[in-house]
Amino acid sequence: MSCRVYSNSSSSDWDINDSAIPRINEFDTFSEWADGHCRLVYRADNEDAKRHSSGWAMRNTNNHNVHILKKSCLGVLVCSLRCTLPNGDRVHLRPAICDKARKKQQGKPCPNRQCTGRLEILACRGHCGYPVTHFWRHTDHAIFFQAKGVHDHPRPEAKSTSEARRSLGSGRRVRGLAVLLAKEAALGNKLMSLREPKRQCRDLTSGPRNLNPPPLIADQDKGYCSCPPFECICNYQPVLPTTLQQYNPHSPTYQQPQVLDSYWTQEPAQAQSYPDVATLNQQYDFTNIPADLFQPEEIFQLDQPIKPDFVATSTSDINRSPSTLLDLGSGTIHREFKSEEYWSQNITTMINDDSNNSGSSRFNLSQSPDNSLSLNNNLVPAINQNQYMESAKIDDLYGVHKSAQSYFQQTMLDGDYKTQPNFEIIADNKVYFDENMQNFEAFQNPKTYKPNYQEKYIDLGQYAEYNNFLSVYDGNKMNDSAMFGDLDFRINNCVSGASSLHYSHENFDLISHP
DNA sequence: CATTGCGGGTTAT
DNA sequence: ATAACCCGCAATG
Repeated sequence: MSCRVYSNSSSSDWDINDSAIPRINEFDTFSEWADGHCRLVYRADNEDAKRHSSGWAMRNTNNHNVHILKKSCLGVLVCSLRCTLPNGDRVHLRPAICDKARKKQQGKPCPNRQCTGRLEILACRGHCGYPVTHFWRHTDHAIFFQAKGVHDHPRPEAKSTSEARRSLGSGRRVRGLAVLLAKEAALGNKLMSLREPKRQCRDLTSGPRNLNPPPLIADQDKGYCSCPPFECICNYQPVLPTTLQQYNPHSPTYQQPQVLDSYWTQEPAQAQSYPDVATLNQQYDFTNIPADLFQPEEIFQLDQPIKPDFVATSTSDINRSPSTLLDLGSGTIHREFKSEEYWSQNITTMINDDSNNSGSSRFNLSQSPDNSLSLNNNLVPAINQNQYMESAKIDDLYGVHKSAQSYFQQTMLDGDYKTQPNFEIIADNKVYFDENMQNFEAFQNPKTYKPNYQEKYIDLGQYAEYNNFLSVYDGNKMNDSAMFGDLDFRINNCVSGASSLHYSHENFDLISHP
C-alpha cells in the first residue's frame, strides 16, 4: 500500500524537485493509498501512475512548474454529527474533485438514514497544517511520485467506489454496491485503526510543539442547520454518539467510517442505536436553526495553516469545537475543526515535519524515546481517551503492536534497505549520460540538491494481500497477522540538521542549465 | 456532468 | 523566491 522502506525504488534518495534524480531500475507497485512522506517510482507505462490517481481525493494544484504535477488532498466527507451507523461504523465519503461538485456535496443529508446530520468536509491538514501534497514527475522511463505529509483524516471511499455510485445514479439504493462499499470501508477502517501517528519528528529549532489545531473561529454561537433548503429535518434532536475520541483513528477505540447497507438500500430504517452514547454534544442542536445558513460560499476552501498560537484552547474547547467548513470562495475556514473531535484532544507532543519544514498536525503523536524510530500503527496512544475501550480489545491491539514492533526491529536490523543506484540527472531539456551510459533526462529549473531529510518506510502490504484482509474481515475477525500485514511502518528522522546525509554532491553528476 | 491538467493570477511568508 | 490557493479554460470520458 503506501510507503516502504523496502520500496524497490525508494532505496535511493531523491527529491521530486531535484535537478538530479537517481536512475531507477526497479519500480514500485502502484500505491493507491500512499501516505506519509514517501517517494515511489513507477514504470512509465503504469496506468495508475499515468493517471496520477490516488485513493485520497487529490485535486490539482498549480505549482507553476510544468514538469511537476502537484496535487493537494481534499480530505474526506464526513457526517456533521459524526454519527455512528447502525453497524457501528462511520461515514467517510469521497469529496468531489471539482469545486462546484464538492460544494454540492456539502450539506447533503448524511447517508445514514437514521441520522439528521449533514455531510461536511473534514479537511486534510496533514502537512504542516496544510493538505497533504502529492507530486508527480514523468521521465522517459519512469514516473516519480512523492508525497508530503501524513493524512490526518480517515480515508475517503475509493475512487472506484465513488465512481461506481455516481454511475449508478442513486447509488444509495444499490444493495450490491453497498456490500462492496461495506467491505472496502471496513478494510480501510481496520487499516486506519492500526495506523499510528506517523510522525516522529522533532523540530530542533523551535522545539516540540503542541500542534493540536484549535478552532480558528470560536463557534459556540454558530449553531447552524446544514439541511438544504426545503429539506430541513431538524425537528429532531438526535442522540449523538459524540464521544469524540471515537473519531481518533489512532485511538484503539476508533473505527473507520463505513457505508452501510441501510444507506444503499431501500430497506426500512431500523431503529438507530448508539451503543456508545455518552453525552450529547450541544453543538449539534439543530432544533432552532434556520435552513439558510449553509452558504455555498462558506463551504469549502482554503486550508489554513494552523497557527501554534491557537493551540492553548484546543483541549478545553473540545466540546465546542465547530466543524470545518472551508470556504471555496474566500479561502477561509468558517468553522473550525470538528476534526478535533475525530482525533485526540490530548496531544502532548505533535511532531509533523516534511522534507523541508516542521509543521503541525492533528495527530496525537506519542513521542518515541528514539527520535528516529516510529512505528506507524495506531496502537500506541491510549492516552486518556479510552473510557469506552474494552480491555479485551486493547489487549488485542497491543498484541498486534508488539508483533509489529518486533518485525520492524528485525527488519531494520537487516540493514539492507538502502542501495545506491545510478543517478538520473535531470537538467533542462537536454539528455545527458553518465559514465555508466545511463540515460539522463531533461528537466527545467535545476536546483541544488538538498539532502535535508531522511526517511525510510516499511510497507508490509507486500506481505498480505488485500483479499486476505477482506476475507479476514469478512470473518469478522481480524487476526494479528493479517492486521500486521498491511501496516505501514516507517522511520522518519525529520531533524534536518541531525539527519545523516545519505549522499553528497559527489554522488551526483549535477548539471545545471539555468 | 465530473475529472483532469494547464496556466495566469493573487496573497503571504 | 517559494508556497498555497483561486479561477477559468479545455480536453476527456
